[in-house]
Amino acid sequence: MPVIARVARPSQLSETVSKTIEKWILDGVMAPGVKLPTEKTLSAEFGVSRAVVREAISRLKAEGYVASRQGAGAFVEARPGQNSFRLADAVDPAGPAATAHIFELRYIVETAAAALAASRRSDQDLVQMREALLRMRYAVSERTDGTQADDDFHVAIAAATGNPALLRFIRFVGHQFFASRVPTWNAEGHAAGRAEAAQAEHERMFEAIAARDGVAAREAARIHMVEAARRIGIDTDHWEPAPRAPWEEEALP
Amino acid sequence: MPVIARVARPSQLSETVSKTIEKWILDGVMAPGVKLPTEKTLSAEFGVSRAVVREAISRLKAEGYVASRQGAGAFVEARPGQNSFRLADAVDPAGPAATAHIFELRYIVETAAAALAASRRSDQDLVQMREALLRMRYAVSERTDGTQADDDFHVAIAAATGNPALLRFIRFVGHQFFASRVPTWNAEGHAAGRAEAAQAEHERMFEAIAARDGVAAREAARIHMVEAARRIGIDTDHWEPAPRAPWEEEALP
DNA sequence: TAGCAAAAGTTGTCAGACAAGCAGATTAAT
DNA sequence: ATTAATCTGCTTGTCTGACAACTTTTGCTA
Repeated sequence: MPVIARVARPSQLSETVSKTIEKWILDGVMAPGVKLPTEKTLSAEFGVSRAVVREAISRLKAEGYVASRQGAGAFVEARPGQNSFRLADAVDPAGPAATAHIFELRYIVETAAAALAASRRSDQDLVQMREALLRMRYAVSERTDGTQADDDFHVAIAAATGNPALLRFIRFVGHQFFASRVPTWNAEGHAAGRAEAAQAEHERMFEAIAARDGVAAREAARIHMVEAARRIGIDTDHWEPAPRAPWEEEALP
Repeated sequence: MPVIARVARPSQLSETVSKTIEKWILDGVMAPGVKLPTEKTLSAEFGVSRAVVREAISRLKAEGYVASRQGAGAFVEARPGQNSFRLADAVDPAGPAATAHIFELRYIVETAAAALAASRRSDQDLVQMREALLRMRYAVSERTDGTQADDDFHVAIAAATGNPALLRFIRFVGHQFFASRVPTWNAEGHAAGRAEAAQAEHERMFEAIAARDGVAAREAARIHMVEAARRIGIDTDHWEPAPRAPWEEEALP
C-alpha cells in the first residue's frame, strides 16, 4: 500500500488545462512576469468554455503560479510554484523507492530536531514530551493504539526546537507516514514486540533531550528512525551507510 | 449583497469563499470524509453565483483540502492541506526571526545532502558540480553575477544524493533565499571579498565530495552555511551552538 | 424480499450577458 | 508642443440559465 497520496488522473477538463499551463510555466515557455493569453484565447485554444479556463486559472492562483488583475490580465508569478512544496510531484508515487526517499528526508530533519531540542528545550517542552511518552507507555501495557501519542511525541520534540518552520515541516513529513505507524501499534505489532521496541527507543530519546545531551539525542533519534523504517519494511541499507561520524557508530553501546 | 462579512482583503469573491471553507475544515467543523454542502446550497449561503463557488472549490482541490466526484458531491480529504508544505503559513513573515528559522531548515538539509552526496555521487554528478564551480570561479575573477551558478552548484549536490524528494526540497528552500544571494555577488560583495570567500567554501565542499569524504563534506557545508548566513545578516549565534559531534568542531583545522 | 428501472439530485460543461477595472488612443486645454 | 482629461476597446469578475454525465434514492415489479 503506497504511503503517498496518489495524484488523481486529470479526468476533469479544468485539471488538464491547468496542468498544461503549469507545464508551460515550469518548462520556461512562459517566463515570470509574462502575461498569459486571455481567457477567451485560451478557451478557444483548448476548445473548452471560458468557465473551465477560469477554474484552471483558479487552481494555478491557489498554487502560486499566476496572479491576475481585473482588467489587465493574468501574469506568471515571480517564483512560480516555489511557494509551496508538494511531495506528490517531488517523487513518483509509483516508484518503489518513493517511500524510502521521503523517509530519508524525515530521518534527516528528525535527527537534527532531536539534537536541537536537547539544547533548546524548556521545562514546559519536557512536560509535553513526558505526557506523550506516558500515553505511549500506557498503550504498550494495555496493548492499545498509540499512534496518536507517537505522533504527539515527535511533534513535541520539533516544537522544542523553537523553530516554527522546522516544526511545521516535521509535522508535514510525519503525516505522510501516519498510516505506516499502524503496523507498530496494532495487535500484531504488540504481539511481535514492535510497540515495546519503539517505546524503548522513545524513552532513550527523551532521556537524552532531558539531559540536554545533543549528541546522545541525535544518536537515539537516528536509531529510532532506522528501526522505524525497518518496522514498516523500508530498505535502510540504501541510506544507512551514509557517511557518519565515528561517534554515531559507537555511541550508546 | 453577500451574506458573509468581508473581514479580510480578498477582493475576489471566490477567494473569500475558499478561505471560509478552508477555515471550516482546519477548525474541524468539517471532518475528513464529510461531504460538504452542494454547490447550490453554498451559493445560496454565501449569496454568490454557482460559478464563484466552483472556482472556490477548484482552489480547495488544488490545495488538497477536498476532492469531488461527479454526481456524488465534494468531500473533505483524509489529510486536508497536509499534502503541501507552505512556509508562508509555517512562520510569520513579519517576524524578525522568520528568515533565521527558514535558514536553519536549509542548514539542516544542505549539510545532510553534502554528506550523502559524498557517498553516493556518480562521476556525472561531479561533472555537474565542477561545471557550476567553474562558472562561479569565472564570475569571481570577472566580478560578475554568479547567483545562478551558485544555485546550480547546490542543486547539483542535492541531485547527487539520488533522492528526488530531498532534491526538490532543497530547491524549494534555496529559492526562498534567491534574493539573499545577491549581496554576495553584486559589486559591493565582490569588493568586500564576499564572493571570493563563498567561492573558497564551495571549493572545499567540492573537494570533499569528490574524495567521497562524507565527514569533511558535511563540515565544509556547515561552514559554508554559517558563513552564508553571516553574509546576509542572519544571527547564527542562536542555532550555531546546536549540539554537534566532536569531529564537526575539529575537522578541517 | 430481491432485483431492477425510473426519478431525483449533484457535479461538469457550455453559452451568453453585464459589471468592474485597466491600458492605450484621442481629444482638449494650457 | 506638452500635458491633462476623456474616450474607447479589451480583459477579468460575476451572474444566469441550460444541458450532459454521473450517482444515489425511490418505487415498482416479480
